[in-house]
This record gives sequence, structure tokens and C-alpha cells, in this order.
Amino acid sequence: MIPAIRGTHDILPGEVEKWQYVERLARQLCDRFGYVEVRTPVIEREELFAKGTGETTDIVQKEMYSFTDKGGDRITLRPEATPSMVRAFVEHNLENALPSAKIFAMGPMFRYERPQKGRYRQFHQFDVEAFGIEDPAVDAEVIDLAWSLVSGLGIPQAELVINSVGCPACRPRFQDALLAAVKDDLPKLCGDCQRRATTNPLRIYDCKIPADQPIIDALPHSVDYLCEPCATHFTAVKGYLDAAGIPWRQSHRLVRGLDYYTRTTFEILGQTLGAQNALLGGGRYDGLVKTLGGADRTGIGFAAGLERLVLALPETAPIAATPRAFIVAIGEDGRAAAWTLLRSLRQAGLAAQMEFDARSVRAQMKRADRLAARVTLIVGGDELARGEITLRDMATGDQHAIAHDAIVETVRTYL
RNA sequence: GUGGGUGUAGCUCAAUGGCAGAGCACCGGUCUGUGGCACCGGUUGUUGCGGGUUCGAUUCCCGUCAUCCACCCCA
Repeated sequence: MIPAIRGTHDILPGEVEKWQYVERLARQLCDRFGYVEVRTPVIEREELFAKGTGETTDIVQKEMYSFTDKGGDRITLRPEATPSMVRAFVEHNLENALPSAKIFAMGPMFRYERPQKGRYRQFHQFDVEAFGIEDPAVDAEVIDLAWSLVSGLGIPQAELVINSVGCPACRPRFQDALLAAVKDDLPKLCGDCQRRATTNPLRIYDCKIPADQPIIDALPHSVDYLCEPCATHFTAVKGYLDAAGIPWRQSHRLVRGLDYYTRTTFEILGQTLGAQNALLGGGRYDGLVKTLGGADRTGIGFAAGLERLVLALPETAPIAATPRAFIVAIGEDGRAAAWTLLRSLRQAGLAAQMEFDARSVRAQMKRADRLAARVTLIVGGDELARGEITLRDMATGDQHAIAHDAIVETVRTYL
């Protein structure tokens, strides 16, 4: 046997229905909110992520699947969706080509990480992006879409956390204040925090070491250093969320691992996922479009982990099976008649199956039961002689002789 | 990339340094043309893979792969 690659998974029947349920609701919500689908390639130039996701991020530094192709180009399997969406927005001038530049995508992403619950090497994201709208209402709309997805799926105990990390005008002041505050206590912090202080100071807020918490609690908060426009923007976002009745919690410790975020950042956390508890995360990235060679346009979006949404789904998630008919054929004549009946039902738009091997009636009935067929159609010598088909209602056990010509329409009333 | 736990039938799990088991599932029968319930019978294994110790390893040891948990990171 040749096994699947580490950190990748086959999604089999029994599981795939949950995915379809999640994907269906995501598409419905996008349609309702006015976001249109864009499908971008799985492979991109390596530099797209180096510039877009950020050279200093762990994703770019150690998690990308990159290789040189036969033409000598550096290629990367996308580790996240946003840079591709920005590239497509710029490359196809979507702000003019579309009525509004609100787009979404779904598909596989790749990161070379150690797999664990909720974290895989090939994983799947539902990604939503809105370009060129600076008004805080769009921040709230994107968060509303995210919240509607999680609550619409019935995921229990989900929590929306928001923060504002400021903009290029005000963030340097905050970072200076943060570094100054950390400096004094740096020797008392854990090794990871000491490393973060030089590589990515904001991540100190992510530290879970109990001994570090008093020091971290005393560090400055980004929201206290916002410039006037950023503070006004953030207040407005919260106002829209309140007006929508969406519960949120503000946390100065919400820091996101990507370099491009400005102003609003948010996550929705699940309670049943273990350490990988972020169902989705996102925020505003007002400088990214320009960084990637486009005009100076704002952007905001989020990415949801489909594996994590599926994991967090409640037991009661409605997974509906298509009602179907099953044909039990007896004898060679019966099997020949069953084959034409099977095709008639399918041509009429009905779901129908039959047993292809010549097995006992009992075995065929068992198969019908296992397939959860609504009705079983029995085609044997007796029925053929009378020009009829026996229809058995599998729920009640009632059987009726139906004229051959009327069978398709009769079955339709059961399905 | 680091530390720890676990790998036995399709699934969930037993067992023992000496012939590898159960329940469920599957197949057949009781019921020669009728599912679910019941009973009877049957099939199913390179004990994850490779090496070592041993007369003998599924069991003990090492490596490796996978998986789970935590770190790290993030969806």
C-alpha cells in the first residue's frame, strides 16, 4: 500500500456530507451578503507570499511548500488565500470589472507543519475579502458574515474576539512603548518571549506561561495608542456590531501572525477544538494591495478553517440524504425489465439504484434497507406477466401493485 | 522543529515471552419472492513498517512511519 502523505486526508462518505453542509451555508451567506466567488490557482510565484504574507512570518520562513519548476521559476503551494485574492484583484482590475469588489474563495492550502488536531499540511479555507471600502460598516459586514456562518452552523460556545492594531501612522508609537515596557522585565520572561521580543514583539501577548502573565498584563494596549482616525474607526465598528446584536469581546491580546494587518483584527474561537481553537481569523489590511503593486486600496477579510468548522459541528447538524427508490429484480427477465425501469426513473429526475449481481430477494431487500430507500420496486415474473410492478413503502411495509405505465409518477409521490 | 502518549480484523477494543480473541459490520441460512427484530453458521489479520535480544517476540529493546496531546504556530 502507498499511504497518503503525512498531514493530508481523504474525506470519505459519512464525513464529506458535513463538508458539503458547511460549504453550502458558506455559499448561501456569500450570495446573501453580495460576495462573488473567485477561483485562484493553487500554485503561485513564491514572491507573492514573501511580499504579501510577509518575510518575517513563520509561514514564509519555514512552512511553505516551495520548489523550482522545470522553467527555473520559484513556485509555492499557497499557504493562505489573501495574497492570491489581492493578486487577482489587481491583475484583473476587479474594482472596475465587478459591481463591487467583494469576493470569496474556497480551497486547499498547504503548510509544512507538524500535524495535530485541527492542524494539517493540506487544509481547506473559506476566504472572504472586500476591497476598496474604508467605511467601518464593511468591517462589521465581514464580521457579521463570519458570525452568521458560525452561528448558522450551530457551533456552540463560539466567541468573537476583536481588537485594533492601528495603522502605519500610530502603530510605531505603540511598538516603541511596547518594546520600552518589555525591556525592563525581559530577563524575567520565558525563553519564547525573549525570542519574540526581537522577532515579533506583538506575539508576546500570545504567551501562555503562567509566570509571565503579571508582566504581560502590565504591558501597554494597542487601543490606547490609536491615532484619532483609527480610534474613531474602531468605535464605529463596535457600534455596528452592537446594532447587529453580535456579541463581541475586546482583547488587547488578540494578535495575528501575519504582517499585513491594520486597524480591525478579529477571531472567532471554538471551545471544542483543543489548542487549535481559532475557527476563523481575519482583519483589515489597508496597505497590502499597494504593497503587491496595485493602487492604494483598502482591504478586509477573513479565512475560516473548514476542517475546524467540521470538527466543531454539533452532533445534531442536519445531514439530509436524498430520498431514493431501490429496484429488486427477480430472474433474468426481471433484471432486464429492472434495467429499463432504473433508467426511466433516473431520466425522470428520481434517485434510484438496483443490485447488479443476481442475488436473493432477501439480500436485495437488505441492501435497500441499508441504503435507506423510501420505496422498493419489485420486478419479477409475476409482475411482468400482469404488466405491473410491486411498490413497497419501506417505512410502513405496505405494498401495492402499480401498473407499469404509472410507476414513475407513483414513485415520484413517495420521494 | 521540541517533548510525551498510542499503533492488534472494515470499525471499537481485549489478550499473552509459547496455536491472536470478542462485539459490531459483512456473507449465507432459519424465511426456495420480501428489509429492520431474533437465532444458527461462515469470512476477515504481513499484531503499522524495519532491525535487535531470545530456542521462540504481537508482547522486551532500538529505529522509522502514522496518529493523538502539549510546545511552537495558526485556519
